Amino acid sequence: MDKLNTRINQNDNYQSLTDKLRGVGLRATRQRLDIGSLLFSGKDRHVTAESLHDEALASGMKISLATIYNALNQFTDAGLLREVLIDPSRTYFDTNTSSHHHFFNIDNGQLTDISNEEINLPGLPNLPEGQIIDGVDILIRIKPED
Amino acid sequence: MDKLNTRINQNDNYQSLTDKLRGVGLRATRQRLDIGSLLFSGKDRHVTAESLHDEALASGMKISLATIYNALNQFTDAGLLREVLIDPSRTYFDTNTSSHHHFFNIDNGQLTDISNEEINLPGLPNLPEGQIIDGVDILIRIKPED
DNA sequence: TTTTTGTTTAGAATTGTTCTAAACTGTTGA
DNA sequence: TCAACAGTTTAGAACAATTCTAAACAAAAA
Repeated sequence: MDKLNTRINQNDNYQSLTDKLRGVGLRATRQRLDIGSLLFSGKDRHVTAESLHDEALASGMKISLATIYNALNQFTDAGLLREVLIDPSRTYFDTNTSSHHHFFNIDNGQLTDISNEEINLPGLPNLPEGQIIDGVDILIRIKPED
Repeated sequence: MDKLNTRINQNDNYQSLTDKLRGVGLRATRQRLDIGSLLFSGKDRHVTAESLHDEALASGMKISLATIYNALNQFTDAGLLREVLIDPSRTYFDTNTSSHHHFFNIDNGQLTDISNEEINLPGLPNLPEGQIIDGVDILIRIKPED
């Protein structure tokens, strides 16, 4: 398969991504499409700016770390990603934007989703007067037995 | 009340703090006693290194920011404080080390405790094979109505 | 096209936090 | 009581994650 065909196929594959970006008011630039192809290709993912940058470079994409930061923040503002609170020293982004929670394995740093159905939070406490809920984050830190 | 008396009273007040620090294997230095007097004087508190440093300076204490960081980390390692996940850009410490959770007012940054009794988490999800729980963090982000 | 507006980039700047090494202080034991 | 030791504090340097800047560039509109 030659270079031209590869590019055509690539463009085909990027069509739905292009729509997705336009849908939230972002131009479908090559860099955003590249990043999007890593993030939104089926399975849910948890990334940091640095991990995604490494992955992009390893896939032969040409993209700066600043652009990764820009894109992750823009995607988050647009509701395509969600920030997850894990570690005060770096920011994690989750491609699963639905209401759900996380296991964080403190031993190896692995982050796993917990669907809303798997967890019960029936008795929400009384909210302070005049306040409403913006969101709920539950993080269950786990570690190996013994 | 003169300077000497103030100092004597101060020392009296610091006696239980001295015990507390020695109890966890830390020397009762002036700086740790000063910080401790701000943190452990009754009501539960949520601080950052910077907020506590500002407060210490405002109270006329002579203490460097590095020492605040050292002390907060040592107190946390010793179980006298707890880290709270709020904001990936800075670390919050909580003087309430018992199992509990938080409201975070995204409007004004205010953090409020939720006691374990006020919240129900009856149906914990199945843990990954061979893993046990290290801790659970629940953060409820709230904001003003309308 | 051409123009306009938004985007990317390298590198500088900023911010929160930790490190370094020298001065200092609490504690211990004679 | 005090010298000696070990732990502590500090200013400032170093570091790491993130944002900013402003110039080059590319997508969309005209």
